[in-house]
Amino acid sequence: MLLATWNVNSIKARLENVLSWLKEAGPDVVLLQELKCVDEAFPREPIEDLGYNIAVHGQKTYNGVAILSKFPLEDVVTGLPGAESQPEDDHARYIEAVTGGVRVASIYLPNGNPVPGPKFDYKLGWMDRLVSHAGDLLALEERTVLAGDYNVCPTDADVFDPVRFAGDALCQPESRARFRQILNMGYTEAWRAFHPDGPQEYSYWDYQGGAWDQNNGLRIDHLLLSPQAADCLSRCGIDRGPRAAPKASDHTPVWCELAV
DNA sequence: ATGGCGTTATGGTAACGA
Repeated sequence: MLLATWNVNSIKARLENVLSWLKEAGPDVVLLQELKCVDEAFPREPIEDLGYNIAVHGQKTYNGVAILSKFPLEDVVTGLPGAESQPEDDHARYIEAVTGGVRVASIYLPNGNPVPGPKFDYKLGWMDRLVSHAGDLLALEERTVLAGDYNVCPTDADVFDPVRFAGDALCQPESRARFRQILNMGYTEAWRAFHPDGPQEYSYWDYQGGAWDQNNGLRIDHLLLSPQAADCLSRCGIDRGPRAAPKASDHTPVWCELAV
């Protein structure tokens, strides 16, 4: 099973880019973030025509997540569990389903800037809920992949200029500690598992300041695997191709292969 | 330090992103 995550920065603006990458890379399961459209506006037909089933959790203007799969989608959950601890959260940032023998979640974690402030507090509260839910899922002892735009650079090795980003929400100790909590309970971060000591590789490059041309990037899109999923992990990579295309998203797909 | 982009919702600017 080839499984990918991609923050597309508007599915409507990016439809041609997404369709051409689906045809070229042929992933079985794709976790999308930042759809920026309501469920009814999601361009289902052209994607279904490529053989995908679709589950969408959309929202007007901002956020929005989806799961595409060549396998049937079952047990779809929209919204991150634990909302009672964060009743102000009305963002579409989480969708989960079981497909092809794997439980998958598409995650669009809050950015959290500026620090400090209510947006950073929201990020940390949301991460606390994610940690809790990741623990609940771990107890199921299933193959589980929690993937998406985590808006966290796990270490300074994931930042082109750590000094410049020292005050950014993506690099705060509190953000990194919560990300590590998920790893410490037993999840494997797929890309880092294959590259424990580098090289530096990124999944996001700002539109501004020639960031792509200068490779001024961040690695913030991650695939976190339960032990049962990690047992099957055979390959992982970052596909820079889509970032170089015309009208590109500022993120590029990160993928892994599970031998299931 | 902040925005130099880009998208959306708009009908000239503003919010938001990371």
